[in-house]
Amino acid sequence: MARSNAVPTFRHEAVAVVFKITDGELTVLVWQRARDPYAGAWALPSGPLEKDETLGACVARHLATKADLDEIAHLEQLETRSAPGRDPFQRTIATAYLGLVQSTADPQLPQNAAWHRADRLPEMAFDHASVVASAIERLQRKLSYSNLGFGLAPDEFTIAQLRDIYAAALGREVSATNLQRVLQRRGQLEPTGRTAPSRGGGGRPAALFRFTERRLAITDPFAALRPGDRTV
Amino acid sequence: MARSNAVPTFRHEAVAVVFKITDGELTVLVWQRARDPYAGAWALPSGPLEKDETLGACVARHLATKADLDEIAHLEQLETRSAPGRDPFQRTIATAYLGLVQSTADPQLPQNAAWHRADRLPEMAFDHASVVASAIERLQRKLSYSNLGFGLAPDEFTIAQLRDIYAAALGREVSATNLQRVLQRRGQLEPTGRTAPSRGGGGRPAALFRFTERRLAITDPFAALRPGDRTV
DNA sequence: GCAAAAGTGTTAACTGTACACCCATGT
DNA sequence: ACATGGGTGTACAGTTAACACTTTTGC
Repeated sequence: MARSNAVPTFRHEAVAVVFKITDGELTVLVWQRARDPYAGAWALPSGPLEKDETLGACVARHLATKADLDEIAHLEQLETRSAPGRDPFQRTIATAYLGLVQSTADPQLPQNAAWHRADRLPEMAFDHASVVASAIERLQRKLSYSNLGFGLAPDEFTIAQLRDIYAAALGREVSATNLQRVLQRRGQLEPTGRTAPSRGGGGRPAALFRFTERRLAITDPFAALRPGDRTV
Repeated sequence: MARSNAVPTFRHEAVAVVFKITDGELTVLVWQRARDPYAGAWALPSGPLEKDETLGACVARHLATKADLDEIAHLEQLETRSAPGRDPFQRTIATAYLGLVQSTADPQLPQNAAWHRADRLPEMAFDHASVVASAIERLQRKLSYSNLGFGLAPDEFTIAQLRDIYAAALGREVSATNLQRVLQRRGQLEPTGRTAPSRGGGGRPAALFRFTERRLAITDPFAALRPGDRTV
């Protein structure tokens, strides 16, 4: 008590790092800013939190209205940035989210929005460059121990297509052979029974696969120190 | 545009889930609330964010002043809760942190604070029960692929003591033999050269070990889909 | 000597990478 | 037939759990 309502309040916004595989590259949805601060620089989609709104709903709303993104395959909270100087005009606390869009989606983007390669970002506003770096790290780690690939891949795909998606997201070569075996052993993939149409030039037609689950599942929970059989 | 400054602001607080191994059990620092809402229930240490303060500094400040906890071995951000109804009196956004205190520390706690067993929490205020659940999950996963044990263990310890700490934190039996081998192979442990004093009743004196690093290091980065030698 | 606790050697299971080989199709 | 890309079999390496065994102490 004493001073009754001396508790300060803060502007709060949600920021989205939305990834999509475009032309075999990992890309991020960014907007070019028209106004100061950072006029001309690129920024992540963001928007202020409304009075009775959840942060998750705030991200989804902004992505659905400002971009045409009502088809987000996956959305999860990343982290909250609170450095006092991160917005030079007015102190704003930002909670970042990681979003994934399937490579087959092709939403209508406004003029000033674009998918930019994640490994060669342009000049970014605020602390958005480091937020993207965090998101890439999270994505790459989570691709290793979960079925998160469903968020980037199409509904149906060949192993070669999936390999290209993983290679783009992980930033390194991936063996199609071993990717298939690992993901199938973990129960992430199942064959649809159909084959992809021939692309000309011969070659055995590729079987089509799909993810067995289209929501996040941890398929490799213990990197080490796993329980084992005896120690129940 | 239009309405110039219609952006709402919010109360923001930092919440801490501080773990400590006490008497061979994983315990959490909690306070018994004196006032409504949730008078009588137990709550995590928390406090409002100040005007020019970082969230991380806010947590550290509250733990250092309200409790005697200036010796936090590790502190990291967990997640931010924004459900409008989580505080029935006044909407408050809360950012949760995970903190670790070494088992040898014994800070002076106020009357209404206590270390409570993490697996048998009392009636908790707000959404704090689920925040603790998140923190336990994070702790257990991170113990598997990083050197986070340094935050819970003493500066020097025998393998048997370390085994008990891991067993308490993971909630299952752990083999001292294999724990030592895994952590030593990963370069997390090093022998001090000394041995622990005898505890009577015979037995070979235990060698003392320490963690080679006392800050977070990911020692087992790739659960799977690891790069390999060829795919550079 | 004997019990007790610590530490080591060894084996087997599992996981993932690398690579050779076979399969199915278009030209 | 043959080239081309898809898919499978197999060997090998690395990691970890399980457990028997040895070592070092107190009594």
